[in-house]
Amino acid sequence: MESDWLLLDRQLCFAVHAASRAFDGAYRRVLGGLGLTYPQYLVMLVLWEREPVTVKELGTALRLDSGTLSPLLKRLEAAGFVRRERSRADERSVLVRLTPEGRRLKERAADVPKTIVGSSGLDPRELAELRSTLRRLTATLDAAVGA
Amino acid sequence: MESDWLLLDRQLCFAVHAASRAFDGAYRRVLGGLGLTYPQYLVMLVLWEREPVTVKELGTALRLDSGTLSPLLKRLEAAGFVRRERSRADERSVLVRLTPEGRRLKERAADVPKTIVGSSGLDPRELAELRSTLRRLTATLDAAVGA
DNA sequence: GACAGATTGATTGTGCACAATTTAATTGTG
DNA sequence: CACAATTAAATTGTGCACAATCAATCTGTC
Repeated sequence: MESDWLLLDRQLCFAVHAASRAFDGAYRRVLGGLGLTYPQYLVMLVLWEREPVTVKELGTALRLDSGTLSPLLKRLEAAGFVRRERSRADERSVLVRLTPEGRRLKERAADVPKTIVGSSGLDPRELAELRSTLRRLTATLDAAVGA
Repeated sequence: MESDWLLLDRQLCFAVHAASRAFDGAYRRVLGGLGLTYPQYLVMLVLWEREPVTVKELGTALRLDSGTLSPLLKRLEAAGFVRRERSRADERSVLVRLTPEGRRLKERAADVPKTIVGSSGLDPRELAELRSTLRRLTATLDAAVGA
């Protein structure tokens, strides 16, 4: 029946949109004390794992373009957490590095994951399943759009 | 082990964020021809179901505040899809109604759900399960934040 | 009827997201 | 070597999201 699709779509797009913003809100609350926004935290997570990275690599890892990353990185730099410099090997690229302050922030953010997972109300199995479904959804949607 | 949480959080917050934006992107592409953005489409879905609604009711249904809805509704009004007027019964409230043009748009948007569900790559059972998990996640996160 | 407190929307300021364009640097090809 | 095509960032413009604040209206209580 056609109306099933309509109803499911209506409910699903509400659900995805609302869940994303609820997630943002939960991180916003936890990260506020660190002086980070949620997207800034995502960038820091990448940098805490490997460094330096180019803006391009950050964009690939986070599925974000330079229009989003450029001003965001400037704010992180203004906050003293990262440094940006042109790559000497390829002058087109900009390398992003942590400052000592940015490295120290990792310790202060250590219990963020536990807090968030805890307030999600889902058990590890559900979280893993959700993650897997969302990944598949993202990949398929991106492929359909031709990204 | 602590690092499991860290890893899961890292992967999950990437996944939720990316999935939300991939979803937005898929709708953006489909809705572009109708002159609607994704959040504007969410508002129209509510109006196509019942009308008139107050800004407050829209906010409750979509989990959005007036800071988001006020300018969005002005754009929908400028596009000729809705009309806004102060409620005579309660002068604090603003009633939002469809214009004939807004009602006609419903027909033109009829195959949007099918298109999106189709390009999601998930079967109806998975979609229903995802929707249910996301709802629970949203409710729990909101409760934890005190919304 | 008057006034304190609550409710509804609008506004302001900051930040994220993306499309489209621009600039600079690199690479490939003749 | 020269030059077209490609690539990496930045910029511009539009729109969404939310916190904080404000103005107008309404409600309950005295």
